[in-house]
Amino acid sequence: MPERSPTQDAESWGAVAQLGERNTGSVEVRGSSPLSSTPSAPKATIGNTEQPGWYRGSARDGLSSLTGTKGRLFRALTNGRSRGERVEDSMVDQALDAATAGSSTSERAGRYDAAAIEAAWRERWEADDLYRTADDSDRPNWYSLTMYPYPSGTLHVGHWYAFAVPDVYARMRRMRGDNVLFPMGFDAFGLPAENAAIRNNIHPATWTFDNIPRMRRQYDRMGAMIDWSREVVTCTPEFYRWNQWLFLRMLERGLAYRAKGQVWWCPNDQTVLANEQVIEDSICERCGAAVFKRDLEQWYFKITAYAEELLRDAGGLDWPERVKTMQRNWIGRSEGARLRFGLDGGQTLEVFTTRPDTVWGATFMVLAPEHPLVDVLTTPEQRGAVDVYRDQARRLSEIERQSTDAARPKTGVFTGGYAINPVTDERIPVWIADYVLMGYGTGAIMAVPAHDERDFRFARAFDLPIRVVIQPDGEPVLDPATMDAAYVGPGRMVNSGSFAGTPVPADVATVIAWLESAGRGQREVTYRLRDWLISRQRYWGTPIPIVYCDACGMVPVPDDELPVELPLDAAFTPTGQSPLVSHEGFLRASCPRCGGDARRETDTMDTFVDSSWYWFRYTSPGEDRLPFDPERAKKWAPVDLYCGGIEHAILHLLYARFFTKVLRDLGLTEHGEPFLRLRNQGMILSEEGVKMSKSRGTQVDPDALVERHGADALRLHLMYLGPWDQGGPWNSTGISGMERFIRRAFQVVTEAEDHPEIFDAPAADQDAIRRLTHRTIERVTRDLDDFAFNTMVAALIEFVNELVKRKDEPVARSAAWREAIETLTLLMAPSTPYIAEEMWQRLGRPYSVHQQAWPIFDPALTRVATAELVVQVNGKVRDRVQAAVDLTEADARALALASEKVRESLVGREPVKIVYVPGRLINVVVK
RNA sequence: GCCGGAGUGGCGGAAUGGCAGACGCACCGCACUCAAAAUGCGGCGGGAAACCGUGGGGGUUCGAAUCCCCCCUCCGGCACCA
Repeated sequence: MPERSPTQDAESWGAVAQLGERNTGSVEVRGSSPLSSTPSAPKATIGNTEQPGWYRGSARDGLSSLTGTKGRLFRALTNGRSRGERVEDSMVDQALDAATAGSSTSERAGRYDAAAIEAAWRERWEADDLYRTADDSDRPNWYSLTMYPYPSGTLHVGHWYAFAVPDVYARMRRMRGDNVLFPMGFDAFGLPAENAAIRNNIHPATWTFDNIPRMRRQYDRMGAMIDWSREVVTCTPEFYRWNQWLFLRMLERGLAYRAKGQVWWCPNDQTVLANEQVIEDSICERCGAAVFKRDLEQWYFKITAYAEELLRDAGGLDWPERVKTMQRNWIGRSEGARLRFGLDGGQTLEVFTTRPDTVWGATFMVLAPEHPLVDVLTTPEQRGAVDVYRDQARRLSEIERQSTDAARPKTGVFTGGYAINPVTDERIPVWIADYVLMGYGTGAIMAVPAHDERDFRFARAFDLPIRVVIQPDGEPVLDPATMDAAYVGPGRMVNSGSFAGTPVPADVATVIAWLESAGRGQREVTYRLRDWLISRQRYWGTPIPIVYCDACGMVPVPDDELPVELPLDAAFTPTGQSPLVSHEGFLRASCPRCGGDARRETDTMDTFVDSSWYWFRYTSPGEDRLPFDPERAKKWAPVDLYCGGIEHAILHLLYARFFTKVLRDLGLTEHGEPFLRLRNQGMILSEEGVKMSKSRGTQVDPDALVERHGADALRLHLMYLGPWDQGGPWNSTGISGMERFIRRAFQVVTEAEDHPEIFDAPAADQDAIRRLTHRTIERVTRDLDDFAFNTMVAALIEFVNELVKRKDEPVARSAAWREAIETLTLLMAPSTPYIAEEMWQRLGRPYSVHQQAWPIFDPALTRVATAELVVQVNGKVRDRVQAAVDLTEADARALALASEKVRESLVGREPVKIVYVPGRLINVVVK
């Protein structure tokens, strides 16, 4: 672990930041929109065709002087190569050396040189700042966001899948005329960085700032149109300062608070976790360890204050229904009433129930073992049993307590105390049982065994009275003695005083109104959602800006003393306490209020705080008075399209929605929802169909694939694997098909370049080509709008296949052909940005293809006059005929009956009905 | 247990009431090559055929992968939430 002296602190952030290639977080946005800027002079050398002495001509020419192995290598190197590129004898010799040294010659043969083309254009785009996005443009702003990654070191194909595919869509939007913001940053705080740093025995900061430039280069290689000038790195003080600022604003509003309670503890990560970070079977969402509960005082954000709004607003979002449902389930709204039961000692016991109509049937009560009134209620005779049971319940894990397993019998103990049923005035016994949870409702229930399954089983187990108060219409009268299950369906109230005969659930509201007027309770809505626990006992996160003073108590750090910097010289190995506890320089502070000795809060914030507002920061990354400039944010927020993995359906997306509502209430933004449209990609599995993992060696390395096949081919291959939202197993062979497609497209364009003369070709052929072109525009555009990338690629492939088929016909020298190949280039631009730029230049069109307008199809050209009409008899295909699409039904009928094949299958039977779908089919129905 | 999604050739998938299997991979044949690779051309659900085929069974319809009912399998979420 690197040890630094505290005096180095001031400079150390700068020093660490310089490990990265770029200064993060404070880059000024300059220049105008790339779409409106005048193209600068070409800097790349590709495509300069008139260079004496350089190889010139198509791949098949001029090879006669070279024979044997050397000749073949020459061909391999030049085949499909850009014509401006120098291929000299020395290169051939080099390649020959490489070949004889063992590398396969076949690997390079016949391939267009993706590496050279991609490198040259990447350089050119970077030099021209092609992806710089201005805030102001006469075009409409479109904010396209993809979830930022952890700077874990290297990208895997999953990152590509998540990022390259939305990039295709963003590029299409840009060509369609939008001013597209497509930013990128790094979720740089958190346990992955910290654990990796511990494993590799280097500082998390060093590790993080080493990884970021490497990953940036990988994203650039992918061809993503990222505006890096807006990059956000969350572990920089320039960023996390605003986490602290927002924390203070929330503290002022009562939305941040400190409280003691039962919290989840992960023994592996040595920190507490939020409810959302604990998954099924009490497992840590991050590391997979079994977690348990501890009593600790921690910091919370009051997300429950927005529960109703979070639930309500979800309905209006264009998000996958699945995600919305998951959020609704998580918030878990339930309507009912809070009822008050008097206790023997004069206190009141409150319960929440969704069935206030059954209160007449409440024959006992049950408290959670941790309920504060247990001590008050327990009689001396029951004290021993109650203590034993409480002790036992504490030891049980949450999963055992919540198990619905029928095999697990209900357990519980009588406290000896009694409550008064507020409607029957009966004295009913109060029990404790672990099936009642302290964390939900009031931690106490009224038990109505006749009409609640859990209460029924409890009553049977302990022989407690059961009273029927709801009777289903038209059924035999329910008898508690013979019932073998609770009745939970609709019916009429019985044994319920003046309410007898009231239909429920229809009239439950009347019952609640009466209870309210009688002062016995009131309507209430409860939520399953709990407040967000944000404290973490780990090092690599945002310090919570609080000091504790012996005289003044808890004091917030004033705004002008922010940021409270995370010291770089702390020993950060997890101990179960925040590592900052043992950092004297950090710990000691003077009280902002009285100036006396004080101690800093040493817990850090959950890193989900960073991701709860980071996208606002992209809109003004250098802002130093506020988290972001509200005026600039207004131009972009809310995000038009957000892409990311389904695993964030609850965690990140719920927190981000919560923060946005808080930011709105602080006046920093107007809209209460962060992401208008959400699309989730599926997961890319290994070839064997299991999750890719580094440890099992099932990860696929995109860099090696880019080297072999090019970034364009990898982008296509990922799109082509299947529907993007489904993901699926990786396959390593399919990428060659995409490479073939690219080469064929390139070939069609370069052959046209070799024969630039325009001839009149037969009109019918030109019409056919134009129809194909416009149909392809239609398909590609529609599929992109639908996020159907796989079928979009199929449309491009079909287009190229048809062009290749006809490239030696006269029509290949026609104006229609020229339109076809220019359109093809434009349609390929979002998917294969590199080769499309190369093709565009070969076509002699002005740089850059990415600044061109998206083609628009002419519906008149996509229509066909005649089509193949399927002729069926009783739904079975018997014949196919060419027919005009506007053929009348009578003519179609005549045509069908004239068919030899139809007559054969009719064999004397008379048609009883004819179904005619113009342009599609005709079905002759016989008996 | 409840809610949601899915099940189609050897594989990934396409078609959301109208020709099942577009497109790609793999595979097979042919051409080119001394040979291989690459490339090009052709084939590729089953069956000799009639026909049969979209997880299984039933239904609606002139017509069903697509709509309805029942069942099976897989995946995801929720689950003693009062």
